[in-house]
Amino acid sequence: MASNCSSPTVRLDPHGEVLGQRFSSYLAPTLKEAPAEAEIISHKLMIRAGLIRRLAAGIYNYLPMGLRSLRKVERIIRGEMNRFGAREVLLPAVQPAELWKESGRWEKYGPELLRFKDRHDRDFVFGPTHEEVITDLVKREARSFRDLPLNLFQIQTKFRDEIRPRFGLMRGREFIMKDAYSFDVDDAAADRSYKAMYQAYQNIFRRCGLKFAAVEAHSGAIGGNYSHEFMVLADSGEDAIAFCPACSYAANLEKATSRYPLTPGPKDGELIKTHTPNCRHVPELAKFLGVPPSSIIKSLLFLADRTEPILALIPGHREINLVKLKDALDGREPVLASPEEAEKIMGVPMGFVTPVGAKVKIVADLALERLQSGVAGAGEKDYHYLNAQIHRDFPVHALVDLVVVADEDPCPQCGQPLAIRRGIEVGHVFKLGVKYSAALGATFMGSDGQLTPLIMGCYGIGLGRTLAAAAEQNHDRDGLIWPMALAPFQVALLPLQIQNPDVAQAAETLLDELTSLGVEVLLDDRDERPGLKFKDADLLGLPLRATISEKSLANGAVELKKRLDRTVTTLPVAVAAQELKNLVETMLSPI
RNA sequence: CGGGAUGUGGCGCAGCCUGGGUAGCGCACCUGAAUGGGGUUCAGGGGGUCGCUGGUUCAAAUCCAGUCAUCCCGACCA
Repeated sequence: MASNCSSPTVRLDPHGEVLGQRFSSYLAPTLKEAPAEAEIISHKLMIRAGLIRRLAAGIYNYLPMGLRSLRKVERIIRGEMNRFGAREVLLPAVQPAELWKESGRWEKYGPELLRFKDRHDRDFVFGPTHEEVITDLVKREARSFRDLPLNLFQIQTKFRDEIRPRFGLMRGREFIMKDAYSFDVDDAAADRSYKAMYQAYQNIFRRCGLKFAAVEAHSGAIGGNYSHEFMVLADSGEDAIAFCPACSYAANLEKATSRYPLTPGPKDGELIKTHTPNCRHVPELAKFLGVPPSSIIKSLLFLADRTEPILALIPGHREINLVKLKDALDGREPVLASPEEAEKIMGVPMGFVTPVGAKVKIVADLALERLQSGVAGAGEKDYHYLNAQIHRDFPVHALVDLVVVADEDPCPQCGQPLAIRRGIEVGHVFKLGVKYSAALGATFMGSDGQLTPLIMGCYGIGLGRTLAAAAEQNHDRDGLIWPMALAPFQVALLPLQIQNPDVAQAAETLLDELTSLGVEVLLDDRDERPGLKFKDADLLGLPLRATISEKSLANGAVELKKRLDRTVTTLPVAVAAQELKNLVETMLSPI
């Protein structure tokens, strides 16, 4: 690169990013205190370190420092997607409503979908996701099995008008997502596409230096029949995960299953009505009758889509899982009936509702068969049945898994106790099947001459969320501690007495050496006192800090401090650049 | 959308309720001097239609009404 002696060379990396940046001319406003709006640590630190600023609820500016890290996440993702055979495209953010009407999601997606009209009064949406657009594209352009398999991805801004955006980049309304879509000729091929993306995601999050788990997930509103979520483990996570420390089992709590313990009642015992005054709730009923809560059959009245009454039966020691119940109701929304509604429909106060002879549909948890018999409401105030037996005393319309797994329930794979932990969902892979291809008529001509719907998969990663999750997982009380792969710069270079020409010159020389080796450096060239520079360096959390001072130069040395473990070593000036370069390399390759 | 709260210089807050009358503190910012290894000190300085609109009043940051915005708790999701 050409240089001239009067102006400093601007060295760029292969991506066009500046390798050696000067703090004084960089927009990196650090804050002593976080704004009151920031609640969780990653949000506070990302604002304090000058990475992001809020513009409106759930809508953020990325400042230069934040953008550098975001670009790193982006490059890691792009690299792995390309490695696993996906092709990058860029689809429009603004989409005509027709496509959404065709897929049925114009009605289904709800108020989260940002809708607007153009000057001709035509309906448009700002894309929250791109199944419609991509399927439309592929159905036009990929007509034959010879064009398949196909996996297309993009990295682009989405908008979802979340009811409650929160936690900074964690749940924004406008956010940047990598979304990929695969198209295959049959199920086996679709499985291969799915597995490839699963592996790509493992690589991506590993390279980002995150502690994460891939967990079985519920498919949610996107639809489809099989999916995994990639969860970054963090106490502030919005999701709960059931986790087996002994084997590989991990699932979103919404999805997790278990043959949890319970105390079976007698087989073929006689149905007996017994007086249970004021025993409305499981704990008092269990105490009154001297039975374990698990042998009580809890009857909960729901209204499917607020209309059809449904009685859900679960053992008394577990909570109902509304997601599972919703699936059992074919996607209709279960709303718990109010005590007044329940009394009106069932004719008895809540707590004494009975499945025996009930005129409404009954959905029961699988465990009721293992239970053999149990205590159930008798349909009469202050009375319960003993030995109520599923099938014999009350028929059920569906027998399915309905409960929320509890801490230490046995793992469905190995039987060891499960642990429940919290996580941040940074990625999600779905096997979609033919949901969109069938709705939008996306078919291909097979080798047999038949038109068949494409088998689809879709795969998302939230970039800002990944960045926030990394911050959430890597910090201490002084600030951020970036994994080398995501750090905005790899080395913080701190000349402590910038007004001393020897110190300033030594820093310039080291900056030049480092950047010529391709190391990313932030030079704190501000005329500030050492304490302030140290504080800012800690807050920014660049993994390596090189300090040059009158003191260190007297020993011909540069002081090196690692942000993570705070270990300090000194390097002779002559070899400092190369040593730092080597360190960066080793810290980049994940262990 | 339901429940709870908050809006006062760039950031954090006090003042309001409980007497309606000059708008205050810390940090940041600017100038000067000293200082120079963990948010330095002193002196001086700039910056606010107190979210907005309307009302009550001689007089409103303060009382009343409406409205907007932001945050927290629930359903949704990358």
